[in-house]
Amino acid sequence: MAKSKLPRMSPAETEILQLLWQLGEATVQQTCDRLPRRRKIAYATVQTLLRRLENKGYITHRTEGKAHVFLPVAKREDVIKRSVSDFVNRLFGGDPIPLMHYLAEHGKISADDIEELKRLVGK
Amino acid sequence: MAKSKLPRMSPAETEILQLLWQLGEATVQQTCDRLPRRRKIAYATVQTLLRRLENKGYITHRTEGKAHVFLPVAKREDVIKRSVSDFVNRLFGGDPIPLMHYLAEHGKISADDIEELKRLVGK
DNA sequence: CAGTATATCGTACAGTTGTACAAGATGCCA
DNA sequence: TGGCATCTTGTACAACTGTACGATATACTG
Repeated sequence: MAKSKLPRMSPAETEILQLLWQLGEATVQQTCDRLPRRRKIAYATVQTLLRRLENKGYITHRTEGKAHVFLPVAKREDVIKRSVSDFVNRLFGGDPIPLMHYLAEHGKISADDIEELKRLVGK
Repeated sequence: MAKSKLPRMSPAETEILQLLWQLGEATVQQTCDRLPRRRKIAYATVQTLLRRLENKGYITHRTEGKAHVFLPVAKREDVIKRSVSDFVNRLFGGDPIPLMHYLAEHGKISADDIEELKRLVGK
């Protein structure tokens, strides 16, 4: 089955989809509840974002009672691939090393984490 | 001197600013020339992007002959901090580890690179 | 100096994004 | 069954983005 090219996802939409991946599935309400406290955003807005994500083909929903339960349909791995690659291209001209460096220096990364990376690379 | 909060920068603008950092300074033409071959984008568009970057306070220019020579004024480190942190928040809920994993697995990272990271973290 | 190539400036414009209200539908409790 | 609490749907709308044309200004070249 072809990973048919999904239309671009906006930052706010990305944020919501990321929550959905974390929750597995969720209603509008549940999604709102999991938003970081900082992020003050109206119920109706989350709803719009979910609606758009569905139109774009990233998620779907089933109806349960009177509410919709949304769930991801796009593969996380695929979306991450596209997003990261796009991000690295724009901000680092395509070279991921500086990003790794930045993360290592400011990203609360432990030595153990690095060991784990070594294992991944070695493979 | 306060790093006064610059207005958000769009992806396309980010791309251009990244080029400017790479070149040090550049005219519209030179910027166009350094765009990846894939990225087909009109001279006038690059010009608009530079104009907007300047209005937003990320770059400035001096006039040389009849052309403008643009140069960054925002600190690369600061912009990267904001962008990366924003990106990680949206796509990974704030946890940078999965991003590192992804890069290690798909980012053409060598074992040597990892050693370098270890050094950075160890510090 | 006149023409040509090259720049900038002003402007445009459709599509996307972020944000959200109002109205109508629906399920549940007393 | 009537009403309250919830939901969804339709719609809105200003700001931002990506993209770019046309007019005008400016420097070099013969």
